[in-house]
Amino acid sequence: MGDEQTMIALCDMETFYSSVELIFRPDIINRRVVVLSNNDGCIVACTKEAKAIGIQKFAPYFKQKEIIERNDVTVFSSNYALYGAVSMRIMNILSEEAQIVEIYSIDEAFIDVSDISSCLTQFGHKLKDRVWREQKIPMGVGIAPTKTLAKMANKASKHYKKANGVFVLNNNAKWQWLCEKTAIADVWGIGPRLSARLEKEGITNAAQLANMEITQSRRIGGVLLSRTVSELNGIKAITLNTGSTDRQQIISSRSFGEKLNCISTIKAAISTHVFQACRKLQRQNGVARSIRVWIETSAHDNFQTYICPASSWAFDEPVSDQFLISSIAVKMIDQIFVPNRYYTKAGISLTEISSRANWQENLFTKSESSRETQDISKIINQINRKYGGSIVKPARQICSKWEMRRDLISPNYLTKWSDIPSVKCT
DNA sequence: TCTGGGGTCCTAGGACCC
DNA sequence: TCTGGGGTCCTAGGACCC
Repeated sequence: MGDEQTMIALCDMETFYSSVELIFRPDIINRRVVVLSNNDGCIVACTKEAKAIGIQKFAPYFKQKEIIERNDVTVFSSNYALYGAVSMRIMNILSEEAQIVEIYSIDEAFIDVSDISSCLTQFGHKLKDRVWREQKIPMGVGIAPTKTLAKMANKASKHYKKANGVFVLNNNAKWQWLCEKTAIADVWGIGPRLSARLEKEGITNAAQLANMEITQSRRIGGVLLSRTVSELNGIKAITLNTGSTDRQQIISSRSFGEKLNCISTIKAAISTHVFQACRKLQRQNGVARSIRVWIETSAHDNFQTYICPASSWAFDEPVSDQFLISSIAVKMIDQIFVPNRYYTKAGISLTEISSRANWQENLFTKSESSRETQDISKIINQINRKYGGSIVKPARQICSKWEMRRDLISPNYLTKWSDIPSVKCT
């Protein structure tokens, strides 16, 4: 099973969004609850009670409306301010318990547990119990020598009742047993395409994939699959990414609340996306060398008429200033906009990102991101971070048309004074 | 009535040049 | 007039994840 000196734990919250909603709604505990994605488009989380009646994750909401209404299912729009606040509290707990923590997503964290001297199963239960006691969120813990195996162990922690939420993969017998039990499609990094391809080759479970020659895996699925094969054998190929991970590319895109054919409204949406992306860019102290802007019509309506006009632009020098980037992005919309079409989505991506510390100013051009505009952007970002996105560039006029639908959103229990729950003392 | 998420990384293949 | 090799750069699209 490879190097057993280092061990990684994956802590994963169970049906996180719906679990968060339940914290503040004890009246619907053990009931059928689902949470929708942005724009109330798809179902992205559902309690096991909702799953049991056949509700599917990532399927469109409107297609499941009938079963939802017939079964008295409680539905919430996504409340990211709330989920983010609870997530931060949980991540703080994990950081108190371990030295090295990688926050992988809003509801998952990898932890280096190599230096834990006590029994790892006990340690896993300690984490799980503390998160439950302090935040009332159920969590599963999987512990193994690599990230891919930790993912697998985590699934086992929830699947096997005997594990009681904690599964440690620390010997060959367990490894062999779990790999044989794990279907190929359930391995982290193997999606529907790859699993279909591998099944054709006669590989149906993780144990068989682990035995594949690296060169063959490389041929079938590129570097990513070859890494997965190494990881399954206990050889680290995906490192623990602690601290802030610097993105090579930052995307902000979103579906509109309703179909749009008005160019000025689309421009307002684009300038919001620039604003979002720049915030992330500045957080990693990065600068971008180029931008890509696109708009698209619905791919579901009629594939024949689907269009996705896009355009890229390279800046003279790497930039991070939202005013500068947004003025260019808006001009790009003029170039790509095809009139008399209804658009459903728009987005931008900042690419060729590097660290601000590593670039040198161009000797011959006036620095585009002059100190002055940079300072303004920074101050606006600071204010918005503190008080929510309330200060915006004039081009970002408030317009309900492109803003997403969130008809069923819960209160901001943790981040808004007027929404904080009150307790009646009798 | 209509309605279908968002983000990241990798790479095959096109465009261009010598 | 038409065709040819091989290298580099770039990007749209593929695949995956939550």
